[in-house]
Amino acid sequence: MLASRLRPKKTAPIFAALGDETRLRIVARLSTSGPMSIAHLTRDASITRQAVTKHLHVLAHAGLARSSRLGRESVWELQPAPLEAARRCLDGISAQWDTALDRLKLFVEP
Amino acid sequence: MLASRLRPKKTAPIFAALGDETRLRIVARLSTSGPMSIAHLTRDASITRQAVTKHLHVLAHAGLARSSRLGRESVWELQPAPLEAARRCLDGISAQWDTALDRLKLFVEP
DNA sequence: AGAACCTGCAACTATCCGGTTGCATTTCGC
DNA sequence: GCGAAATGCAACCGGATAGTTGCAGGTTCT
Repeated sequence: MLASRLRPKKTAPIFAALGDETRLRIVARLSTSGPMSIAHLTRDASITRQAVTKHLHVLAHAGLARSSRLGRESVWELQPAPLEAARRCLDGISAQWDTALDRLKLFVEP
Repeated sequence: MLASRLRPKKTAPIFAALGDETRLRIVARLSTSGPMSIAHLTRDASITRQAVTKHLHVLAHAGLARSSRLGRESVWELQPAPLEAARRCLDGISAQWDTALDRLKLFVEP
């Protein structure tokens, strides 16, 4: 299996978006409680609303989240597709790692 | 299920380490071809050996890679544990997202 | 011994990133 | 209509980070 199937250029930005503790908390919160507004998301966070907004835009740019205006508030929801892409990437790495181990085993043992 | 089970403080650094295209390529290469030296890893890369070294240290700091000296060269290999932790995190998010969808379905439909 | 090779350490640069503050704009409730 | 609430936009700051170059030290090979 080729390493190019992992598509580093596509999946790296997804990992980068998940690679911040605050952002990962936002993703977790959106995944548990469903879509919610920026203000509600900021409610029990230790940072500013604008910081939350920036993080949401980072998630949106990675395709992980999407916003829709509802009256005066913008509701944000998770997008599952990139999450699955990231999962497939990790699965691919693990699979390759396993087959490499198998090859080593076949080479060492008779 | 609580969001804290995703352990953002622990898994975010792993995602951050995977969130760079060059680093993800290194990880993919190590997963396919097994342990190799820095020079061999730099062979067909477009960046300097020192840059590769820095990336390897970032991976090591995230627990994703490990080095062992062998003569004049240092051989680097992947560590599967953090990869599985990242996978479990993504699985947890997807699971929570699915149950949230189910709750919504139960709420909307009779 | 000497050349070629692999690595480590340090300094330096440019850029990106997380976070803040301040202000303007739209929208809801009374 | 008016105040309060929710958002958007822009500027700014400090620290991290991806990358480079240069040099010194340990290893292998002939």
